[in-house]
Amino acid sequence: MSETREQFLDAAEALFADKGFYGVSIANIADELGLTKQALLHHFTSKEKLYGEVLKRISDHFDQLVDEARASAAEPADQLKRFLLSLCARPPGDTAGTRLLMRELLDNKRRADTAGTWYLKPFLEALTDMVKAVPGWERASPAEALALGYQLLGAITYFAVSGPTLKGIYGASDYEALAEAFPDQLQYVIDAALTSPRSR
Amino acid sequence: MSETREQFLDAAEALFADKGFYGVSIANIADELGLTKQALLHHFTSKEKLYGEVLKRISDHFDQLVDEARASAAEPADQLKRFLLSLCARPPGDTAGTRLLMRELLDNKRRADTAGTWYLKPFLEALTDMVKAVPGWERASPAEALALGYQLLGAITYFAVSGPTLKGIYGASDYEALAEAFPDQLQYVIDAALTSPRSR
DNA sequence: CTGTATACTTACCGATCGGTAAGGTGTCAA
DNA sequence: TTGACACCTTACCGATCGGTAAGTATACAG
Repeated sequence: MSETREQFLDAAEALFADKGFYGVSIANIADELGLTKQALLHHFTSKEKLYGEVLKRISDHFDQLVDEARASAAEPADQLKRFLLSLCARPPGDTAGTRLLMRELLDNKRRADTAGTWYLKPFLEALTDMVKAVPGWERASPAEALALGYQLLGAITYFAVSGPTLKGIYGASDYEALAEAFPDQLQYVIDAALTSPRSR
Repeated sequence: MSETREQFLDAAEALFADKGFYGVSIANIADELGLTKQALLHHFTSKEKLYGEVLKRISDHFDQLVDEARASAAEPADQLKRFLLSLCARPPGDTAGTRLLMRELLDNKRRADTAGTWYLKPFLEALTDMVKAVPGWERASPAEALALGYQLLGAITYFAVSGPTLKGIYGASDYEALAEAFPDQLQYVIDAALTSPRSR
C-alpha cells in the first residue's frame, strides 16, 4: 500500500468526519498533503470511491474491536461490556470514525441506491449475538436483542459525537467532568439493563 | 406569519434533515414550492439565516415536549419516562427534527464560531433537572445526572436517525418488528437504570 | 389617480465544484 | 537507448453554488 495513499485516507477520514461528504472538496483533502486534487484522483479515480475506502477502513476497525472484546473475556456479559466500554474509552480525538459513521447513518439513503453495501451489517449482527449470549437473554427475540444493543450503542455514539457541542455549552472543565463520569455511568446502565429481571 | 414563509421552513427542515446544510441548495428548497431561489432570499436574506430559523423552530418544539411531559405526570420518574417515550413514539416520518439536530451536533463546531447560540442548552438543562428530581438521584452530581440523561437521549436519537439504514440492512418487515420492540425495550432500560440501587 | 410596500421574476456575477485531457518527471526493466 | 509504468503537474471544462441588481405584478392606502 502506497505511503501517499494512506495519507490521503487519513486526511479524508478527518475532514469527512468534520464537515461531511458534501462539505469537503477533493481539493481540500489534497491541500492537506500539499498536493493537487489530481494527485488524489490518480489514486482514487473519484471522490465517491475515496469515501467508500474510508468507510471500509472504519468498519474493519470496528470489527476488530468486536474480536478483541470477544477474546478478552469468557463471560458473554463481560464481552459485551468490554466492547461497549472500549468504544467510549478511545483516546480523545479518535472520534473521527464514530462521527463519520454517524454521518453515513444520516446520509446513506442517498448512497444506498448507488453503493448498495451495508458496512454496519456484520457489526450489528455481532452485537446482536453478543446480547443473545448473555444469561437471561437467550430467549429474547432478535428484535429485542438488537433493540437493547442498539440502545447501548446509541448512548455511546451520541455522546462521542456531541463533544464539541457539550464543550461549547458547558465549558471545557465541566465537559471534562462529564466525560469522566460518563463511562462509570454507562457501566451502571449496562449492568442494570443486563441483570434486572426481564418483564415479559 | 406569512403562508409562503411557513412552507419554506417546512421544506427546508425536510431537505436539511435529509441531505444536510451543504447537501441542499436554496434553489432545491425553492423548487419544492415551485418558486425561484430569489423568492426564498426575499423572505430569509441568506441560506444561513433560513437554517437558523429552522433550528429555532425545532428546539422550540422540543421544549414544548418537555413542558407537556412535566404537566402530564406528578412523579418525576414518570415525567422523565413520558418525555423520553414521547420522543420515540412520534408519528413515523416525523424524525426530520431529530435528524437535523443530530446533523447540527456534528456540524456546529463550524457554526459555533459564527452563530454562537446553543439551541440545545435549555433543553439539556431541563433533562438534567428531571433526572435529579427522581427519588434516589437527588444527590447525584450534575455530571452524573446529565450523563444518564444523555445516554437515554442518545439511545432514542440514534435509533430515530437510523431508520433508513436499518430498513436497508434488515428489510422493511424486520425493521417493523424492531421499531415495535424498541419502545418496550427502552422502557425496560429506563426502569432498570432509574430504580436499580446506585453503586457509590 | 398616485405612491408605496409586498411578493415575486429574469438576468447575471464570481467562486467553486468534480472530473477530463494532456504532458512532465523519475525509476526500473529489457 | 528505449519503452513502460507510477506519480504528479498545469490547463481546462460544464455545472452549480450563494448572492446582487433590477425589474414586474398585485394590492391597498392617500
